Amino acid sequence: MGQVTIKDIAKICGVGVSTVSRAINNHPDINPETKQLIMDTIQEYNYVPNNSAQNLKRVESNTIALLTKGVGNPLFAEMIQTVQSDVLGKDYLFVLQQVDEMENELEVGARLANEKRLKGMIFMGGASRPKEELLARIQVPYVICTVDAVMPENMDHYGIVAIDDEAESYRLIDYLCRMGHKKIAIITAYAHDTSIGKLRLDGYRRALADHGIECADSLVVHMPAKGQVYTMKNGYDQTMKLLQSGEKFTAVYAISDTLAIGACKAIFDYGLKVPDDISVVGCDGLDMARYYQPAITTIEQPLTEMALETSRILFELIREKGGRRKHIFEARIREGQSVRRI
Amino acid sequence: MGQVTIKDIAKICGVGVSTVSRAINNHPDINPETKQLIMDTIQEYNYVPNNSAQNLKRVESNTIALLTKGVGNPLFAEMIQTVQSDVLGKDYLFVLQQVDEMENELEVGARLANEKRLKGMIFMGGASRPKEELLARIQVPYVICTVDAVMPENMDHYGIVAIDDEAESYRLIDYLCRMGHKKIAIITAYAHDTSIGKLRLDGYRRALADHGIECADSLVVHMPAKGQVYTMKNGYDQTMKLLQSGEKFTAVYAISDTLAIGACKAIFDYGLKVPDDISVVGCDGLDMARYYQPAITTIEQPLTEMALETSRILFELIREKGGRRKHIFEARIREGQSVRRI
DNA sequence: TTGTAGGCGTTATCAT
DNA sequence: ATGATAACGCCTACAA
Repeated sequence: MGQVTIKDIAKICGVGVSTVSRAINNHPDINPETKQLIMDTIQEYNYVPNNSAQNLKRVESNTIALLTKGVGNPLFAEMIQTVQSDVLGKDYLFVLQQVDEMENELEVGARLANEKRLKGMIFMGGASRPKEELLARIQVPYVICTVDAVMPENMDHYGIVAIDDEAESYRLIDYLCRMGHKKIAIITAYAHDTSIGKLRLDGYRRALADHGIECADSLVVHMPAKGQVYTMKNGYDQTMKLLQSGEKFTAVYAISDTLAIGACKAIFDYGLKVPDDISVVGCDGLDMARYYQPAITTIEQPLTEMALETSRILFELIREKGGRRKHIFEARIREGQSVRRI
Repeated sequence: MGQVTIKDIAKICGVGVSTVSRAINNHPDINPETKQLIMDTIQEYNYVPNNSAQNLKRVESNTIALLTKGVGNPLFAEMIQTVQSDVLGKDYLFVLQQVDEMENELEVGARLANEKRLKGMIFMGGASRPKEELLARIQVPYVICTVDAVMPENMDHYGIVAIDDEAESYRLIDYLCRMGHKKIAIITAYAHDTSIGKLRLDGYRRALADHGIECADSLVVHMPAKGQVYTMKNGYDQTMKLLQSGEKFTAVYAISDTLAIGACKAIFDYGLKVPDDISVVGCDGLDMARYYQPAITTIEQPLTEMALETSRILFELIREKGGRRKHIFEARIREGQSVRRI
């Protein structure tokens, strides 16, 4: 027998399929003894309901999907963990969908929602200006996490959980300026980035302006090509290039902690010291930054709270069949030993 | 209209459902013009075939699932990426299933295989002595990656891709001994660990023995409680405890790079220097170890090759409907600056 | 409390 | 080349 089905179980137990179905789904109208017999048989024959058949029939699929391009991104990894526990705790199925770097997460999401008749979706990371045409194709509630996406006016049934990247970036640069730094380099995303990279760059520019410091183009370092952005290797390579260019600066702002670690290593390899010669700050508040030597001063996001809020909002949207929610969290500077007062 | 179905498309185009199905699935017997009309309509109405219905009907589900407890584990993250690309490239669907820490991955796998009619599975990490009773429940081919699991004699349709943890551990300790170290502490998993933690500890013991060094219990540090093992925090806490105990040692072997980073930080915080006062080695070959300051000497696993081999073996098992495969990769020592000759 | 039957959306087998 | 129709495994009225 290939796969045990509900019919097999019914036949073995000498009952109808609906009785088996009742047993499985904890329906009230069933004789406890019959139920016990059925459950035992299910155990014995190792029967598992065919999920496809259930989904096909059920109005409620009870599945939440989380889509992201970076399951490996330590920033996301921690939040995913939290969201998953929360979702499973609410007796929903949880599907983690890694989106290929070349694909559009909304496109994949729209397809997935149909295919699996999802109850809700979470997008972790992604574009900050999602295309209206793609959003329109998504029929289920969803929450965009970690990106304060700019949403079209007429959109509905969505939530946003993020920090104010521009403002937090500003806060950090402001801090550096108050520490006496004037020549601050930034290691940021692609030149044409429209997401977090742009926002953090904007904050950097505004802070410098407010301190009356001119923002030299030569100190703004973009990633050169496509591919994974927030890697230590990128941080290393770009910082090394900057050092070798002979450009003078007293601090480096890497827009992620991973980049910051690469930056530190480049400075050490170049024969200089952090923070004695050059100060380094990162962003995100990863564990890694805390355990680096020296510990890297960074912007710490309240990851657990954000993850829980994401889940909370999603279920609220599901329950109320729509609406718009937005929660911008406050981050804070976590001081390490990577910044020197000058 | 709630969800557009194949019937709707058929009706709109004035054709039968089977014709639409033919268009979707690139069947030969169809008029190119009709096909074009159908495809256009599908585009316009944003129709997506219901995956559940397809799976229910199809003999072949063409889905591969990867199960792991640590999507966030940087060691796994990279391999997952590689496997996913490879699987998608072969036109299979790829499902990433994060297994909750409290669950048994084989149990979840057995269930998932039935539910989704999987074509094959990959277990990344997990128990090194899987229960026969659970293995027996898995009907589809699978590959266990990164663990050289001890399999029951009568098992079939599985593959194993791993390194020889005991031997590689031996190699590393042997290296330390040749560098003149005699007092080598080890930061390892739970005392009752039967998986990678045990194997690496065994290698450590054997290497010391071969060098005529007594293995002091006081230098073997186990994790105290349940929970995530391979975290920087654990490495930090345990090393700090060891330092404060007053025990003398010249080197620390942390059985993962994450633990090693925590160990380094503890040493620095204690006021000592790596490698001047204490040498540190890790294991796994993470990027993180390379960019740490000082770069941590570690055992580098050929992650990409292992990931590709995992995929290759799985498809071979699928094609041939069974068999047993095993590929133990050779790792190598990647020298950093965290070890001093004494 | 239990069984029968219809249908969920799709694909495949027949006819036509 | 195309359309009707029978499954796939399950859930759920409705009937008994």
